[in-house]
Amino acid sequence: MKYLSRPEELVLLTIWKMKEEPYGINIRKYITKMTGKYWSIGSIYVPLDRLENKGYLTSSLVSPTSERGGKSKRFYQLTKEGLKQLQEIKKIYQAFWKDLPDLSVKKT
Amino acid sequence: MKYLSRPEELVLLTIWKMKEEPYGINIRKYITKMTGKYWSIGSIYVPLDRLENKGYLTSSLVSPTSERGGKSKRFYQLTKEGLKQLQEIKKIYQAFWKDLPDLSVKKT
DNA sequence: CCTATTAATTCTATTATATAGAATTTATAA
DNA sequence: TTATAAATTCTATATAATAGAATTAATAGG
Repeated sequence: MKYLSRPEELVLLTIWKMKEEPYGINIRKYITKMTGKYWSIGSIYVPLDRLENKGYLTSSLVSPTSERGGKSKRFYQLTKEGLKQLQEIKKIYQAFWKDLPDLSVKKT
Repeated sequence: MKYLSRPEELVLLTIWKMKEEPYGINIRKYITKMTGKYWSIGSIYVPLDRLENKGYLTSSLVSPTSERGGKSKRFYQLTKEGLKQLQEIKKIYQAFWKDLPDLSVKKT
């Protein structure tokens, strides 16, 4: 893709905004809440993976706290490059969406 | 995709904004200018096609004016459904991008 | 201590989309 | 009647979306 795809964009933005622990399950929860749509496990983890491979994210496993058991969480953080991508699509977005005829009215 | 993909978004927005003749070549020209990136022929026409199949666009061939020869242009127009999709991603976009920590500063 | 349960991630397959550019079509000019 | 130009259509390959099963690793309870 020339730019971040939509799922990549949402994942990155979520990590950037997130105050609570930025790991897969939480990210999925947030995106689900915000969009009101179902997001499969894969539809979160696959982009996470790709974004990390591209250098837009880094991650590290955190040692488990003493809640009920479970695998370690993997926390994500944006890299400088990831931020740059967000800036880029923000710029594109603004250029395309500004001066838009009102979307609530059908053009005739 | 749950939402319009990025190329679909740009194509639809371009058609919605365009004052001049909304046909493939012009759409490509506009998107190229706005993004400053190369867009192949296919990267415009393939989404156009798909958007029409999904019912977000309609099109019709226009009878050629007497310029230098060439195949007829196909003019595109947004449908109500296409507009609805734009409204939907606008809503998503706004929700995700508002209250964003400043993108120009690296979070520490 | 060993087993059930839970939380989370990793893996993998399938479908859909992105992207490039060659081929084709159709018109006019010479 | 052929060369040239403008535009679209077609098609192949690479990449991304999406779903969910499998796996891993931790703790609680007997």
